[in-house]
Amino acid sequence: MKLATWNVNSLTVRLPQVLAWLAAQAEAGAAIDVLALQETKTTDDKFPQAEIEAAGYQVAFFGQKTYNGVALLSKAPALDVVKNIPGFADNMARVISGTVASLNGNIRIIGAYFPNGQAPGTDKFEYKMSWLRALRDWVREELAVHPQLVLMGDYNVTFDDLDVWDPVGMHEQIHCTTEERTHLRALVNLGLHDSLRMFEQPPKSYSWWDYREMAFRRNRGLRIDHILVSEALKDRAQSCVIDKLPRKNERPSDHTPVVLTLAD
DNA sequence: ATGGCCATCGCGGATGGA
Repeated sequence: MKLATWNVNSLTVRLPQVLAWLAAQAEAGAAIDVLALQETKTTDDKFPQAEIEAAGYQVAFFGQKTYNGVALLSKAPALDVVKNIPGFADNMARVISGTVASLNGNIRIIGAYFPNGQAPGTDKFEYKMSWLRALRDWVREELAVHPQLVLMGDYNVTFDDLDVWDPVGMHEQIHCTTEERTHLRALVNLGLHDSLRMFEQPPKSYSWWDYREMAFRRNRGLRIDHILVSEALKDRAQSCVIDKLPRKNERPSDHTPVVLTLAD
């Protein structure tokens, strides 16, 4: 079973790349079973549902105009879909969750687009901290109900300096502050595992590169897209990789997919 | 020394991203 997350930075622009990537994955061996998308940047009435269904996927989506927007594509239907964090009032479309069946029981999937946070000391940073607290309180409850749980998406937070191309230059900068990393660590301490680090990775593995300064070619990036798995799923994880190929496309997203393979 | 890109909205240039 393969699960993936990808911040597409506009699904309107990137839909052909998403469909081509899904087809290539299937061609290469095993099809993606669940794909969480972030920054679809489209309202639900304009969401390309028919095109995605024609490609053999069910889809649940939750968007808004211009900003944010998330979706869950899945081979099997996602059940009990929930949008955003229950009890946390938010006018931004950032989270979509659903339950998918696997041969070893149901898996609760949470796809999330964490706030950017702009810079420490700003209102947006405070919003990010409130959002992270609310997410953690909710995920704690979700884990109690759904032992098999995956939390994946664009976290907009690095775990540590291994996730940063320039740790000195980015010291205590947005995505790299102690405060953000403390929140991420607290999330992990609920009983989640950073699936990428469960496996040997190439040095300087990143999931996002700035469009400017030829950052991708120079591998000046950040690892801010993560797949966290619950304790009950940990032993089923067989591999986790960052697929850099889509970042080489014409008109790429600035993020590239992260792919987790679970034993069936 | 600074900013250098891209998407959106909408038709110029501001805003947000990270």
